[in-house]
Amino acid sequence: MRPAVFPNNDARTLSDDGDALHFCSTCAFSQACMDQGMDKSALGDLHVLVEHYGPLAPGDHIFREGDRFDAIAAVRAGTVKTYVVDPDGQEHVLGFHLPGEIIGLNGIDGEHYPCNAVALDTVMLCRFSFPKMAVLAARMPGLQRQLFRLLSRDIGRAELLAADWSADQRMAAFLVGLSQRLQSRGFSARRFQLSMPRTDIGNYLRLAPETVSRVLRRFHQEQLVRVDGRELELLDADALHALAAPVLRN
Amino acid sequence: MRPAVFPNNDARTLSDDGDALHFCSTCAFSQACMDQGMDKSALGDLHVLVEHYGPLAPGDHIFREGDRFDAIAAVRAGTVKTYVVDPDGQEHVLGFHLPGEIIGLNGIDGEHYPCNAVALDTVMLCRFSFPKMAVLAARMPGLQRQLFRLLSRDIGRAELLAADWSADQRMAAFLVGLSQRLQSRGFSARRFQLSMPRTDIGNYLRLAPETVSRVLRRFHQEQLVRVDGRELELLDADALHALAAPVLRN
DNA sequence: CGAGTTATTGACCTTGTTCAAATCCCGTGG
DNA sequence: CCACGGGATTTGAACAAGGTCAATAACTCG
Repeated sequence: MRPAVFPNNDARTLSDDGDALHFCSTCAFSQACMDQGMDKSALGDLHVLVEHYGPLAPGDHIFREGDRFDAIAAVRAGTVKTYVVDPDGQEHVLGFHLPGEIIGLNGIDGEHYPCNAVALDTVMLCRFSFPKMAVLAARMPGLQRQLFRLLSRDIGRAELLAADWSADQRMAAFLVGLSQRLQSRGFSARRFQLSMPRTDIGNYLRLAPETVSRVLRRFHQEQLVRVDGRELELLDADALHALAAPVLRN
Repeated sequence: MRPAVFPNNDARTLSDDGDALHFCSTCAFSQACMDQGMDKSALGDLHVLVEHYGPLAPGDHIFREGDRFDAIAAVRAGTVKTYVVDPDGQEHVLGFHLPGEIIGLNGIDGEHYPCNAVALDTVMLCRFSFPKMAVLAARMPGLQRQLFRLLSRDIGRAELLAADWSADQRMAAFLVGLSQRLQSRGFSARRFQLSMPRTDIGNYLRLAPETVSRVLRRFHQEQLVRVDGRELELLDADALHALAAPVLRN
């Protein structure tokens, strides 16, 4: 088992070329802090505690369950999967994390990460030491607020997927959710690549991979989407939205 | 529809008898702050922003989905249910909140509460203005840390229940979880009352109420528990733990 | 007591799983 | 360039967990 990137500092990090701010323009924090009218010097404070990691190859772990928690990370590029393995050896996918999104928040409560995080494709990261960040947050109300909001948002997300929806509703919610999240980061909302295998989608949505296949096939037949392997196009966004609405609540 | 308690200040509040600290000894914050060696004066700061509410009667709402968010609350006595109602009129129970636990955290991200909160029995509350609390948290690292931890814990809880477990596993996890949470607040871990109807349990666990009945009957037959209506006794905590272990991860 | 809600029970049914097999996809090496 | 191999995906058929429906029983509270 190859070691995870975070706890061992033998990972390649990007050279500190003084261009951190540029590289990090996609980070949730920078973004949010700017939105809230934070000044340049404050942003500078934030960036001194950023470390850039990457590129990671598909299958590389960022952290593993039980690793000592001391940092969260923003995904800058690629897709990260978080998951746990239960005592029976069964894997449970907790989420997929796209550029601009934060991983590791569920580790704040406790000494150790409660799950694994692995790169699904080529991934670039910003690592934020959480203790340092907490100190900084005490001086920067905007940052504190942003952290609270990120945490709160994840609670809502998880609570909703926990409810009892049909396979169609969950699949539609998954596709629409991906589309919206990609769009908010500047990618196409209509066409995108699924960076994860069917097994992971099914595991995330609590469906057998076979069911994932069948639902996608049916969506295809009904002209809701065009699927070709991992290539996806949303053809009837309205219909998908209607299906997903109860799950996403919007 | 009767108004919720929080947004309208016509609710009965306990008289401010200078005994807030005593009343609030069960609050998560006081507890945690003391644990972290916070001094008395800091605790005083915390308590000036506490409002005591109650008693609320069963069925009284604390807040409703869409109400403007500006406070979280600690349950001091009784049980609070949080839930949403989807466009089809279907209710989804998000959680049950026991004494010492916090409600409203999922409202931090956004202007409004994303769910309803209702008293299941006679409930006493401490209300904390969140804006004021955030300001205070910036001055009190222990409080900020505690808030981060509470939020983080809720993410983990929600993520785990979202996974795909059998009816038996979920029911066992529900009972063991209740037992542990009650115990940590000084109640009996072995015998307790279910303060919610079967429909709510089922809705929370994604089971039909009939299934709740059947699983409980089977647990009874197998001598895992003794059930009599809402009266519950855990007979074989080890077996229940074994069933619940994958869900609760402990 | 009696209406109305909540809980239990049984019979049947639906959704999604499981298992097995065929097919596709894609990188490797000849 | 093309055959080969291994994983990923799809498909079909049988199966099972849990849901639905309907009826009954038990509480609750005025």
